[in-house]
Amino acid sequence: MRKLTKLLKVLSDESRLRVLNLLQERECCVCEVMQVMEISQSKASRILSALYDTGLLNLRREGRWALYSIDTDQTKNYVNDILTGIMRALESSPVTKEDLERLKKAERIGPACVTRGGTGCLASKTSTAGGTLR
Amino acid sequence: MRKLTKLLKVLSDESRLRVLNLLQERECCVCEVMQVMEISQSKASRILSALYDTGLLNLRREGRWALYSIDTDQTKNYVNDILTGIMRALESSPVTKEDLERLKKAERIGPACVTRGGTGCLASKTSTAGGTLR
DNA sequence: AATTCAAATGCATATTATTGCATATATGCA
DNA sequence: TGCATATATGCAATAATATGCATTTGAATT
Repeated sequence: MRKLTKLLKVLSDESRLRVLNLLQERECCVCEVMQVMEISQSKASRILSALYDTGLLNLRREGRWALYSIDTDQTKNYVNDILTGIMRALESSPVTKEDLERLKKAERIGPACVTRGGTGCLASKTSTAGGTLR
Repeated sequence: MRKLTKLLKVLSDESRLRVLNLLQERECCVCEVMQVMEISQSKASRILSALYDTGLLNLRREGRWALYSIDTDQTKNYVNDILTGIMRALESSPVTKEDLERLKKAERIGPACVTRGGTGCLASKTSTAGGTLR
C-alpha cells in the first residue's frame, strides 16, 4: 500500500510526467532533461532521482554521464496498468509533443550550457553548477 | 495534463484509496466511512469531496444522507486503466480487506455515534458534529 | 417557523513538498 | 595526483496539503 501511494505521489506532478514521457522515447542524461524542459540542474537531477527511487527507472553510468531509462520489465503488473493509463492520457497533451521535438535537438553538453532555440550558452561566470532556471 | 496530475495526487493517499475500495463494494454515506475507517466526520467528508471533485464519484442525495458511489461509466479510458492498476494493487493489501469486513457492520447512524467493535457511542456531550477522532 | 440532524466548510495549525543556491561526490583525463 | 566536469545533495526559504475544532448549510420533521 505504501509503495502504491508513493508511486502515485511521484507520478502526480507535471514535470515528472513530462520526464517520464521523454524517457519513453529514449534514454536520457540529466543535462538533456535540463535542456528539453528548461529547468535547473538540481531540479532535473531530483526529478530523475524521484522516479528512480520508485523503481520506475534504470540507471546506467557511462563515464561521467548518468543515463536514465524506463525499467520496462516491471515485475509488478499493476505498475504497468497505471503507466498505460498515464501514457494514454499524455497522448492528447501538446506539451509532451513539444518536449519530444526539443529532445531531438538536445545534446550531451553538460549542465553548464542550456541551448534555447539552439543558440546561447547561459552558464554563470562564477559557477558551473546549480543553474538559475525556474 | 492538469486533470491527470490532479487525479493522481488525489489517489496518492492511503485514506482516500481505502475509501475508494469501500465504494468499490457499495455506495456509502459519510458516516459509514467514518465508522469503517475510524476517522472524524470532517475528514471523511473531505476525502469523499476530494474523490468527487476529480469526477470519480457520483453523489446521490436521499433525505439527509449523501450517498457516494463510484462513477462506473467513465468516459475517459485512461482513468479506467489507472483504477484497474490501483485495484489490482489493493488486492494484496490486508487493510482493505479489514475495511470491507468492518463495512458489513457499518450502519447509517449519523456522525455522532461511532461503533467500535459494535459497542459504544462516543459522541461528545456538547457537540453533535466535528468528531474527535484522528 | 423552529428544531433536528447529516454533511460541508472556514480557520488555524501542523506536516510535507518543492526548489534555488551552494557545495560535495565521483569519474575521467592530463 | 590534481584538475575539470556531470551529477547528487544539504540547507533554507517558500508553498502546498492535511486535519481538528467550531460553525454553517440545507433538508426533513414537528
